[in-house]
Amino acid sequence: MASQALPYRPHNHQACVTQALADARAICRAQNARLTPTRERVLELIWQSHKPLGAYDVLAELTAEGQNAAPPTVYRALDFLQQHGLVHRIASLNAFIGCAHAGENHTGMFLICRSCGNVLELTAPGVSGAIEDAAKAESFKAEDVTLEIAGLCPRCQSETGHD
Amino acid sequence: MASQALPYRPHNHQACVTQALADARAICRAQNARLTPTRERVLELIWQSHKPLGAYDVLAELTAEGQNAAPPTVYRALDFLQQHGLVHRIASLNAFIGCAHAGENHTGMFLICRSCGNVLELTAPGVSGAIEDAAKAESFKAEDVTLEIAGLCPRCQSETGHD
DNA sequence: TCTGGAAATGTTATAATATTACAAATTTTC
DNA sequence: GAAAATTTGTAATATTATAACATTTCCAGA
Repeated sequence: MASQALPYRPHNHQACVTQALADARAICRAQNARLTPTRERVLELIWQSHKPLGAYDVLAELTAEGQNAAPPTVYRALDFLQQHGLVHRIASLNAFIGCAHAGENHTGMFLICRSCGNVLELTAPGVSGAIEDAAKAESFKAEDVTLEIAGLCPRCQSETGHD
Repeated sequence: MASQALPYRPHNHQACVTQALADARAICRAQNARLTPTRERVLELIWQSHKPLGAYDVLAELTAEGQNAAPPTVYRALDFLQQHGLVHRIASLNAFIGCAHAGENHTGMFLICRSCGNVLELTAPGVSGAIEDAAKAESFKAEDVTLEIAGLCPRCQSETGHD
Protein backbone atom coordinates (compact mmCIF):
# COMPACT_ATOMS: atom_id res chain seq x y z
CA MET A 1 0.00 0.00 0.00
CA ALA A 2 2.98 2.26 0.53
CA SER A 3 3.57 4.54 -2.45
CA GLN A 4 6.47 3.18 -4.41
CA ALA A 5 9.20 5.42 -5.70
CA LEU A 6 9.22 6.13 -9.39
CA PRO A 7 11.84 3.75 -10.77
CA TYR A 8 10.03 0.80 -9.26
CA ARG A 9 6.69 1.27 -10.91
CA PRO A 10 5.50 1.91 -14.44
CA HIS A 11 5.60 5.54 -15.44
CA ASN A 12 5.96 7.73 -18.48
CA HIS A 13 9.68 7.60 -18.52
CA GLN A 14 10.03 10.08 -21.33
CA ALA A 15 8.85 12.68 -18.86
CA CYS A 16 11.82 11.84 -16.61
CA VAL A 17 14.17 12.37 -19.51
CA THR A 18 12.60 15.58 -20.68
CA GLN A 19 12.64 17.01 -17.19
CA ALA A 20 16.24 15.94 -16.58
CA LEU A 21 17.40 17.56 -19.80
CA ALA A 22 15.51 20.77 -19.07
CA ASP A 23 17.01 20.88 -15.58
CA ALA A 24 20.46 20.23 -16.97
CA ARG A 25 20.19 23.08 -19.44
CA ALA A 26 19.06 25.45 -16.74
CA ILE A 27 21.83 24.37 -14.37
CA CYS A 28 24.52 24.71 -17.01
CA ARG A 29 23.24 28.09 -18.07
CA ALA A 30 23.27 29.24 -14.46
CA GLN A 31 26.80 27.96 -13.96
CA ASN A 32 28.00 29.28 -17.29
CA ALA A 33 28.96 25.75 -18.28
CA ARG A 34 28.69 24.46 -21.81
CA LEU A 35 26.30 21.60 -22.29
CA THR A 36 27.63 20.66 -25.72
CA PRO A 37 25.79 18.26 -28.02
CA THR A 38 27.88 15.27 -27.02
CA ARG A 39 27.48 16.02 -23.32
CA GLU A 40 23.77 16.45 -23.71
CA ARG A 41 23.44 13.27 -25.72
CA VAL A 42 25.39 11.29 -23.13
CA LEU A 43 23.14 12.64 -20.41
CA GLU A 44 20.10 11.66 -22.40
CA LEU A 45 21.43 8.15 -22.98
CA ILE A 46 22.08 7.74 -19.28
CA TRP A 47 18.53 8.77 -18.57
CA GLN A 48 17.13 6.20 -20.99
CA SER A 49 16.22 4.09 -18.00
CA HIS A 50 16.60 3.93 -14.26
CA LYS A 51 19.31 1.34 -14.65
CA PRO A 52 22.92 2.50 -14.47
CA LEU A 53 24.79 2.47 -17.75
CA GLY A 54 28.45 1.58 -18.18
CA ALA A 55 30.77 3.98 -19.95
CA TYR A 56 31.27 1.48 -22.73
CA ASP A 57 27.54 1.04 -23.12
CA VAL A 58 27.32 4.76 -23.75
CA LEU A 59 30.21 4.51 -26.15
CA ALA A 60 28.51 1.74 -28.09
CA GLU A 61 25.37 3.86 -28.46
CA LEU A 62 27.32 6.84 -29.72
CA THR A 63 29.19 4.66 -32.17
CA ALA A 64 25.94 3.10 -33.37
CA GLU A 65 24.62 6.58 -34.03
CA GLY A 66 27.57 7.25 -36.27
CA GLN A 67 29.42 9.47 -33.86
CA ASN A 68 33.15 9.31 -34.06
CA ALA A 69 33.61 8.44 -30.42
CA ALA A 70 36.43 6.90 -28.40
CA PRO A 71 36.64 6.12 -24.69
CA PRO A 72 37.91 9.59 -23.77
CA THR A 73 34.91 11.11 -25.49
CA VAL A 74 32.62 9.33 -23.08
CA TYR A 75 34.72 9.69 -19.95
CA ARG A 76 35.15 13.40 -20.55
CA ALA A 77 31.43 13.89 -20.96
CA LEU A 78 30.78 11.84 -17.84
CA ASP A 79 33.35 13.82 -15.87
CA PHE A 80 31.67 17.04 -16.90
CA LEU A 81 28.23 15.75 -16.00
CA GLN A 82 29.44 14.51 -12.64
CA GLN A 83 31.17 17.78 -11.84
CA HIS A 84 27.95 19.63 -12.46
CA GLY A 85 25.92 17.20 -10.41
CA LEU A 86 23.95 15.82 -13.34
CA VAL A 87 25.00 12.19 -13.06
CA HIS A 88 26.39 9.96 -10.34
CA ARG A 89 28.89 7.18 -10.61
CA ILE A 90 27.89 3.99 -8.83
CA ALA A 91 31.20 2.67 -7.55
CA SER A 92 29.97 -0.82 -6.80
CA LEU A 93 28.81 -1.23 -10.41
CA ASN A 94 31.31 0.88 -12.34
CA ALA A 95 28.34 2.54 -13.94
CA PHE A 96 26.57 5.85 -14.18
CA ILE A 97 23.07 7.03 -13.46
CA GLY A 98 21.20 10.27 -13.90
CA CYS A 99 21.00 12.41 -10.80
CA ALA A 100 17.46 12.61 -9.52
CA HIS A 101 18.19 15.64 -7.38
CA ALA A 102 20.31 17.79 -9.67
CA GLY A 103 21.03 21.18 -8.21
CA GLU A 104 19.90 20.23 -4.73
CA ASN A 105 23.33 19.84 -3.11
CA HIS A 106 22.66 16.50 -1.56
CA THR A 107 24.39 13.34 -0.44
CA GLY A 108 23.00 10.57 -2.55
CA MET A 109 22.03 7.19 -1.23
CA PHE A 110 21.37 4.55 -3.84
CA LEU A 111 19.06 1.56 -3.55
CA ILE A 112 20.22 -0.91 -6.18
CA CYS A 113 17.97 -3.83 -7.04
CA ARG A 114 20.09 -6.86 -7.84
CA SER A 115 17.17 -8.45 -9.66
CA CYS A 116 15.81 -5.81 -12.04
CA GLY A 117 18.83 -3.51 -11.96
CA ASN A 118 16.88 -0.36 -11.26
CA VAL A 119 18.37 2.19 -8.93
CA LEU A 120 16.56 4.64 -6.73
CA GLU A 121 18.40 7.69 -5.49
CA LEU A 122 17.31 8.93 -2.11
CA THR A 123 18.11 11.84 0.10
CA ALA A 124 17.85 10.63 3.65
CA PRO A 125 18.66 13.37 6.15
CA GLY A 126 18.67 10.88 9.01
CA VAL A 127 21.34 8.84 7.30
CA SER A 128 23.46 11.83 6.34
CA GLY A 129 23.26 13.10 9.87
CA ALA A 130 24.24 9.78 11.38
CA ILE A 131 27.20 9.53 9.02
CA GLU A 132 28.36 13.02 9.88
CA ASP A 133 28.09 12.25 13.57
CA ALA A 134 30.06 9.04 13.21
CA ALA A 135 32.79 10.81 11.25
CA LYS A 136 32.90 13.66 13.72
CA ALA A 137 33.26 11.21 16.59
CA GLU A 138 36.52 10.09 14.95
CA SER A 139 37.59 13.66 14.20
CA PHE A 140 37.42 12.73 10.53
CA LYS A 141 36.68 15.45 8.01
CA ALA A 142 34.20 13.86 5.60
CA GLU A 143 34.28 15.21 2.07
CA ASP A 144 32.68 12.61 -0.13
CA VAL A 145 30.24 9.88 0.79
CA THR A 146 29.67 6.70 -1.21
CA LEU A 147 26.54 4.97 -0.02
CA GLU A 148 25.14 2.15 -2.11
CA ILE A 149 22.68 -0.45 -0.89
CA ALA A 150 22.26 -3.61 -2.92
CA GLY A 151 19.16 -5.70 -2.39
CA LEU A 152 15.67 -6.27 -3.72
CA CYS A 153 13.23 -3.57 -4.71
CA PRO A 154 9.59 -3.90 -3.65
CA ARG A 155 8.49 -5.16 -7.03
CA CYS A 156 11.12 -7.90 -7.25
CA GLN A 157 10.49 -9.01 -3.68
CA SER A 158 6.85 -9.69 -4.37
CA GLU A 159 7.67 -11.48 -7.61
CA THR A 160 9.93 -14.02 -5.94
CA GLY A 161 7.27 -14.27 -3.27
CA HIS A 162 4.31 -15.47 -5.32
CA ASP A 163 5.18 -15.84 -8.97
CA MET B 1 42.41 15.33 22.88
CA ALA B 2 40.00 12.73 21.61
CA SER B 3 41.56 9.29 21.46
CA GLN B 4 42.55 8.60 17.90
CA ALA B 5 41.71 5.33 16.28
CA LEU B 6 44.55 2.91 15.70
CA PRO B 7 45.31 3.36 12.01
CA TYR B 8 45.81 7.07 12.52
CA ARG B 9 48.55 6.94 15.11
CA PRO B 10 51.82 5.06 15.48
CA HIS B 11 51.44 1.61 16.89
CA ASN B 12 53.11 -1.74 16.86
CA HIS B 13 51.55 -2.81 13.64
CA GLN B 14 52.96 -6.32 13.79
CA ALA B 15 50.54 -6.89 16.64
CA CYS B 16 47.65 -6.05 14.30
CA VAL B 17 48.89 -8.60 11.82
CA THR B 18 49.51 -11.31 14.35
CA GLN B 19 46.09 -10.83 15.86
CA ALA B 20 44.38 -10.79 12.46
CA LEU B 21 46.06 -14.01 11.42
CA ALA B 22 45.23 -15.72 14.69
CA ASP B 23 41.60 -14.63 14.35
CA ALA B 24 41.50 -15.81 10.76
CA ARG B 25 42.79 -19.26 11.71
CA ALA B 26 40.21 -19.57 14.43
CA ILE B 27 37.39 -18.42 12.20
CA CYS B 28 38.33 -20.77 9.39
CA ARG B 29 38.69 -23.67 11.80
CA ALA B 30 35.25 -22.92 13.22
CA GLN B 31 33.72 -22.71 9.76
CA ASN B 32 35.57 -25.74 8.49
CA ALA B 33 37.17 -23.62 5.78
CA ARG B 34 40.67 -24.16 4.50
CA LEU B 35 43.04 -21.29 5.09
CA THR B 36 45.66 -22.55 2.67
CA PRO B 37 49.16 -21.11 2.55
CA THR B 38 48.40 -18.80 -0.37
CA ARG B 39 45.22 -17.54 1.24
CA GLU B 40 46.97 -16.94 4.51
CA ARG B 41 49.86 -15.18 2.81
CA VAL B 42 47.47 -12.92 0.88
CA LEU B 43 45.71 -12.03 4.10
CA GLU B 44 49.01 -11.24 5.72
CA LEU B 45 50.06 -9.03 2.83
CA ILE B 46 46.81 -7.12 3.02
CA TRP B 47 47.40 -6.55 6.69
CA GLN B 48 50.86 -5.13 6.06
CA SER B 49 49.41 -1.69 6.62
CA HIS B 50 46.15 0.10 7.18
CA LYS B 51 46.15 1.21 3.57
CA PRO B 52 44.08 -0.78 1.09
CA LEU B 53 46.07 -2.89 -1.33
CA GLY B 54 45.17 -3.49 -4.97
CA ALA B 55 44.88 -7.03 -6.27
CA TYR B 56 47.84 -6.44 -8.56
CA ASP B 57 49.91 -5.12 -5.67
CA VAL B 58 49.29 -8.41 -3.93
CA LEU B 59 50.16 -10.24 -7.11
CA ALA B 60 53.44 -8.34 -7.44
CA GLU B 61 54.38 -9.31 -3.89
CA LEU B 62 53.66 -12.95 -4.47
CA THR B 63 55.65 -12.89 -7.69
CA ALA B 64 58.56 -11.18 -5.96
CA GLU B 65 58.54 -13.96 -3.37
CA GLY B 66 58.96 -16.48 -6.15
CA GLN B 67 55.40 -17.75 -6.09
CA ASN B 68 54.02 -18.86 -9.38
CA ALA B 69 51.04 -16.54 -9.25
CA ALA B 70 48.65 -15.17 -11.84
CA PRO B 71 45.65 -12.86 -11.46
CA PRO B 72 43.22 -15.68 -10.70
CA THR B 73 45.47 -16.82 -7.87
CA VAL B 74 44.98 -13.49 -6.15
CA TYR B 75 41.33 -12.96 -6.97
CA ARG B 76 40.45 -16.43 -5.75
CA ALA B 77 42.22 -15.88 -2.48
CA LEU B 78 40.53 -12.51 -2.10
CA ASP B 79 37.13 -14.01 -2.85
CA PHE B 80 37.68 -16.63 -0.21
CA LEU B 81 38.80 -14.08 2.34
CA GLN B 82 35.85 -11.85 1.59
CA GLN B 83 33.38 -14.70 1.84
CA HIS B 84 34.67 -15.51 5.28
CA GLY B 85 34.61 -11.90 6.38
CA LEU B 86 38.37 -11.55 6.67
CA VAL B 87 38.88 -8.75 4.17
CA HIS B 88 36.71 -6.06 2.64
CA ARG B 89 36.76 -4.66 -0.84
CA ILE B 90 36.73 -0.88 -1.02
CA ALA B 91 34.67 -0.23 -4.14
CA SER B 92 35.68 3.40 -4.52
CA LEU B 93 39.36 2.40 -4.63
CA ASN B 94 39.25 -1.03 -6.26
CA ALA B 95 41.33 -2.24 -3.36
CA PHE B 96 41.21 -4.52 -0.38
CA ILE B 97 41.71 -4.08 3.33
CA GLY B 98 41.83 -6.38 6.30
CA CYS B 99 38.62 -6.61 8.24
CA ALA B 100 38.98 -5.07 11.66
CA HIS B 101 35.89 -6.78 12.99
CA ALA B 102 36.22 -10.30 11.64
CA GLY B 103 33.59 -12.64 12.96
CA GLU B 104 31.46 -9.86 14.37
CA ASN B 105 28.72 -9.84 11.72
CA HIS B 106 28.78 -6.13 11.10
CA THR B 107 28.12 -3.54 8.44
CA GLY B 108 31.39 -1.85 7.76
CA MET B 109 31.77 1.88 7.35
CA PHE B 110 35.10 3.04 6.03
CA LEU B 111 36.81 6.36 6.67
CA ILE B 112 39.33 6.79 3.89
CA CYS B 113 41.97 9.49 4.22
CA ARG B 114 42.71 10.96 0.81
CA SER B 115 46.00 12.32 2.09
CA CYS B 116 47.75 9.43 3.87
CA GLY B 117 45.64 6.65 2.39
CA ASN B 118 44.88 4.98 5.70
CA VAL B 119 41.46 3.53 6.22
CA LEU B 120 39.58 3.10 9.44
CA GLU B 121 36.76 0.59 9.60
CA LEU B 122 33.98 1.52 11.96
CA THR B 123 30.83 -0.10 13.21
CA ALA B 124 28.32 2.66 13.75
CA PRO B 125 24.99 1.32 14.97
CA GLY B 126 23.37 4.72 14.52
CA VAL B 127 24.33 4.76 10.87
CA SER B 128 23.30 1.17 10.23
CA GLY B 129 19.98 1.83 11.87
CA ALA B 130 19.33 4.96 9.86
CA ILE B 131 20.16 3.12 6.65
CA GLU B 132 17.83 0.27 7.53
CA ASP B 133 15.06 2.72 8.31
CA ALA B 134 15.54 4.58 5.04
CA ALA B 135 15.49 1.33 3.07
CA LYS B 136 12.46 0.09 4.94
CA ALA B 137 10.64 3.34 4.19
CA GLU B 138 10.99 2.44 0.50
CA SER B 139 10.05 -1.20 1.10
CA PHE B 140 13.52 -2.09 -0.11
CA LYS B 141 15.14 -5.27 1.19
CA ALA B 142 18.74 -4.29 1.91
CA GLU B 143 21.27 -7.07 1.59
CA ASP B 144 24.64 -5.44 1.16
CA VAL B 145 25.75 -1.97 2.17
CA THR B 146 28.69 -0.11 0.65
CA LEU B 147 29.55 2.88 2.79
CA GLU B 148 32.81 4.65 2.15
CA ILE B 149 33.67 8.14 3.33
CA ALA B 150 36.58 9.93 1.70
CA GLY B 151 38.11 12.86 3.52
CA LEU B 152 40.91 13.78 5.87
CA CYS B 153 41.93 11.86 8.95
CA PRO B 154 42.69 13.77 12.16
CA ARG B 155 46.42 13.56 11.65
CA CYS B 156 46.37 14.89 8.09
CA GLN B 157 43.97 17.70 9.01
CA SER B 158 46.35 19.05 11.60
CA GLU B 159 49.30 18.74 9.27
CA THR B 160 47.72 20.93 6.60
CA GLY B 161 46.73 23.25 9.44
CA HIS B 162 50.15 24.17 10.80
CA ASP B 163 52.96 22.45 8.95
C1' DT C 1 36.45 41.13 -37.74
C1' DC C 2 40.71 39.65 -36.52
C1' DT C 3 43.25 37.22 -33.15
C1' DG C 4 45.13 35.04 -29.13
C1' DG C 5 44.09 32.10 -25.45
C1' DA C 6 41.06 28.84 -23.37
C1' DA C 7 38.10 25.11 -23.74
C1' DA C 8 36.61 21.15 -26.02
C1' DT C 9 37.33 17.33 -29.06
C1' DG C 10 39.93 13.86 -31.95
C1' DT C 11 43.16 10.10 -32.04
C1' DT C 12 46.27 6.53 -30.76
C1' DA C 13 48.01 3.92 -27.52
C1' DT C 14 48.19 1.80 -23.20
C1' DA C 15 47.32 1.13 -18.20
C1' DA C 16 44.71 -1.00 -14.54
C1' DT C 17 41.31 -4.13 -12.96
C1' DA C 18 38.91 -8.49 -13.40
C1' DT C 19 37.05 -12.84 -15.45
C1' DT C 20 36.58 -17.12 -18.41
C1' DA C 21 37.76 -21.61 -19.48
C1' DC C 22 39.98 -25.64 -19.09
C1' DA C 23 43.76 -28.65 -17.29
C1' DA C 24 46.27 -30.50 -13.40
C1' DA C 25 47.02 -31.39 -8.72
C1' DT C 26 45.60 -31.92 -4.12
C1' DT C 27 42.59 -33.06 -0.37
C1' DT C 28 38.67 -35.28 1.57
C1' DT C 29 35.40 -38.86 1.92
C1' DC C 30 33.74 -43.24 1.60
C1' DG D 1 42.70 -46.84 -2.56
C1' DA D 2 39.29 -44.89 -5.76
C1' DA D 3 35.74 -41.48 -6.56
C1' DA D 4 34.32 -36.92 -5.69
C1' DA D 5 35.09 -32.35 -4.36
C1' DT D 6 38.12 -28.63 -3.73
C1' DT D 7 42.00 -26.03 -4.84
C1' DT D 8 45.51 -24.48 -7.90
C1' DG D 9 47.93 -23.73 -12.49
C1' DT D 10 47.86 -21.58 -16.92
C1' DA D 11 46.69 -18.97 -20.99
C1' DA D 12 43.91 -15.98 -22.95
C1' DT D 13 40.88 -12.26 -22.91
C1' DA D 14 37.27 -9.04 -21.18
C1' DT D 15 36.23 -4.73 -18.95
C1' DT D 16 37.10 -0.24 -17.18
C1' DA D 17 39.85 3.87 -17.35
C1' DT D 18 43.67 7.12 -18.43
C1' DA D 19 47.86 9.34 -20.74
C1' DA D 20 49.68 12.08 -24.20
C1' DC D 21 49.57 14.96 -27.85
C1' DA D 22 47.33 16.99 -32.07
C1' DT D 23 43.47 19.58 -33.80
C1' DT D 24 39.43 22.18 -33.75
C1' DT D 25 36.04 25.25 -31.88
C1' DC D 26 34.61 28.94 -29.09
C1' DC D 27 34.78 33.31 -26.99
C1' DA D 28 36.65 37.69 -25.20
C1' DG D 29 39.03 41.68 -26.14
C1' DA D 30 41.65 44.70 -29.40
